[in-house]
Amino acid sequence: MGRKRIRDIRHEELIEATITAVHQRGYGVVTMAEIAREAGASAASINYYFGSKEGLMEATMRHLLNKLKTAMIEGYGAANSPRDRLCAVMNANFSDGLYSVPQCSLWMQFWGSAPYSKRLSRLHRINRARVRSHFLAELRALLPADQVETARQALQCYMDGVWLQAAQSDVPVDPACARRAAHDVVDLVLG
Amino acid sequence: MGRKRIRDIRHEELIEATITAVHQRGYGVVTMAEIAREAGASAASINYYFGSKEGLMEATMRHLLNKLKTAMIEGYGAANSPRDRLCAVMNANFSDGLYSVPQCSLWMQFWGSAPYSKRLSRLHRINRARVRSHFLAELRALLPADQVETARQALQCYMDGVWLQAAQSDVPVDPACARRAAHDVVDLVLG
Amino acid sequence: MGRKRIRDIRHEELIEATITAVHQRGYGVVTMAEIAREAGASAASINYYFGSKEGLMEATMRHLLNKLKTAMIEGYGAANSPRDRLCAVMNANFSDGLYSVPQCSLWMQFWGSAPYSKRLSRLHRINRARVRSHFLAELRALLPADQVETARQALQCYMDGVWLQAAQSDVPVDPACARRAAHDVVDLVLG
Amino acid sequence: MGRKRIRDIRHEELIEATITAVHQRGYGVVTMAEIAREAGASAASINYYFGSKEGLMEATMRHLLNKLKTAMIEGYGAANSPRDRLCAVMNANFSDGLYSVPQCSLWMQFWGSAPYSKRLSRLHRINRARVRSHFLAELRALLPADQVETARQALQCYMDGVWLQAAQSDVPVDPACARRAAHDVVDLVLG
DNA sequence: GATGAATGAGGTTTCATTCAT
DNA sequence: TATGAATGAAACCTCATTCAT
Repeated sequence: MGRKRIRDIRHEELIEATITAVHQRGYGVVTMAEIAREAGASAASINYYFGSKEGLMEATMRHLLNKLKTAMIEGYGAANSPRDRLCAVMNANFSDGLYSVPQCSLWMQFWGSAPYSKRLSRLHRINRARVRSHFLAELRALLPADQVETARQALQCYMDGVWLQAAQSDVPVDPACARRAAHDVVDLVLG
Repeated sequence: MGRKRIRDIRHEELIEATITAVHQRGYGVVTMAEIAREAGASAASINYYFGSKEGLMEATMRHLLNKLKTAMIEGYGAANSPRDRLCAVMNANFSDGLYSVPQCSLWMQFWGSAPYSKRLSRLHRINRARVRSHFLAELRALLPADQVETARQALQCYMDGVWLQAAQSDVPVDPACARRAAHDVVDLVLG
Repeated sequence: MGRKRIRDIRHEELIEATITAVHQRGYGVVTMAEIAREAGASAASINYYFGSKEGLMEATMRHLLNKLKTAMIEGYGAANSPRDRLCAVMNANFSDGLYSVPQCSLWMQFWGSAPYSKRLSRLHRINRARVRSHFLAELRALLPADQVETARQALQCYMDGVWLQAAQSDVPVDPACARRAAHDVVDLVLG
Repeated sequence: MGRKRIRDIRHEELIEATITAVHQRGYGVVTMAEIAREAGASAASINYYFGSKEGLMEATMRHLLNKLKTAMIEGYGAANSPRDRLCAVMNANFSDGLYSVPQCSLWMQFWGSAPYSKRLSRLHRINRARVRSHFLAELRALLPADQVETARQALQCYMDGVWLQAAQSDVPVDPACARRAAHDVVDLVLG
């Protein structure tokens, strides 16, 4: 257990450092040395733990996706009506721990480079499919069949668009505010 | 004027090559040599014409933004009702010449790196503001005041989200289809 | 003595692993980690036992030279005529336990790097001198004085050349066959 | 023609520098920077011309093999009897321009690493086959059939062995002397 | 005795950029 | 106008080695 711990701790530390460093410098520009400095470690140790820069990036992405998945599952269970479950998905995406400029920035960077990496694009596809099926399940209970797909597109793309926008912001964003706006959009779409 | 011509021709050629090369290899990875090869020129000539790699990228972005602006103005003038003008903005974004996987991919890449470049982020801001004011102007005529901002967010973020999605696609996308879907979203949002 | 034993066992294991690993990967390319893995140990343990990579390499070479020396002494004692003793030296060099592709390969690698290491070149020189004196002693009894040196060169270089050739082989070599060929060469040279 | 020249000149310069540097520092240890310094160029320029370190090494080997081939063809044509042609092959191998400590050292290093490189081992095999067929052709005219192969092995391995020995020498070797010794060996073997 | 953890040193390679032609 | 030639800078990565446990 002690053995396992050190590896996990270092993993976590380096991933946190990666998020920070990528946000500050940009995905395509950030260097191992910068990330290492941010983590108070040596560049060599990153390779020791993750094998390569790409390995680190993939691990970081996976970490973020897990956070998102967890947040989604949590909120989903607590909601009772279809409309509330729809909002729960939105809440997860705009939760306090996830919806911040650095993280939105990171998502953008990852999405931008996903098409050039088998591994990253797979992760991206899986995540997208999960959100999609959640949306569809609830919307079917709320709208006539011929509007379901349009509404799903509207909501899912809205979420992506908001993140995309947040990534460009040079002032901090407010998760609570984003959640409220999202609920308004849900209501607007549901009519 | 003859002299001017050659410059313009080379500019255009190199920008086209940049779009292709960036789509194929990725913004953060593509090299001057690759772009030059794509254009059938030498890497040195790019510096001759654009001063630096960053200069080339900025010129390319500016070129795309102009295309978008032109398409928007065109469609806008031809529309007669607020709802049609709303759709016209959408049509511009999803027009045949703009809505393709390579170009959406390019937009994503640019957006991803915009926050790290004064020049690029300025371009990005200007474009976003233009679309925003168009949307607001029309929506004010169609919805009660307290729904206008929500609807604008829903529509504008939807557009971004659709591009973001298209950038990940590994099959060609259909502009006509995207336009139809966009109109459906407009109608859904207008209630 | 029990303590001594473990040291010796580990020494032997690591040297065997070195022979295998160097043959598979190449002397100049093989890493401590690869050797360690081959031995089922950690890279750190090699330093514990041999002090450094160079120490391990020297120990391995010494080990091989001892094997050769032993084989030579053995065969030498059992031979009765000058010609037989000449063949005995050859037999030692091409004995079953020594004349194999991996080991010839190893010799080549060592010889190649011997000039750059005081330690290795000393070992090489000693071994060469021993063979030389054996050859001279026997040839003096068999040939006129002015042919002795030429014959010695012919035989000794022949031996080296055969090893050199074996090191390049991609199929196993046959020691018995090599011994027979060597005897033929001896007879040819003796006239 | 002027264009082509510069490339060729740089090629030659860099290959000469490689021979010197590899001899001084060892094949597996020498660095691009050392070779570049020896040539009065930058390390980057080596990659510009040869693509990689491996490319440079292959080109260097090829250069040496060509030198050998040329020397052999030259001497071969001038000889009139089978015995003289035999000596001509020897003379080529021990010619003034080829038989030097640095070059013999280089050959050894190459042979040592040939088994680990498809390209190098191919070159090695081709060269060896050429020498072999030359030897066989002449020996058939001089010896009874059942001694031909033995004599060929004796002579060819002798040549390799002499080079191997020269590579270890820490004083310059004398090509004329080596040629004389080789002729003696030829006569000894021919009986 | 044995090994994960960690790193400094250093190597190859890539690349944007400059310059002479 | 156009480009081979050349390079400095810097990035990633590897690896032998050290050390605490």
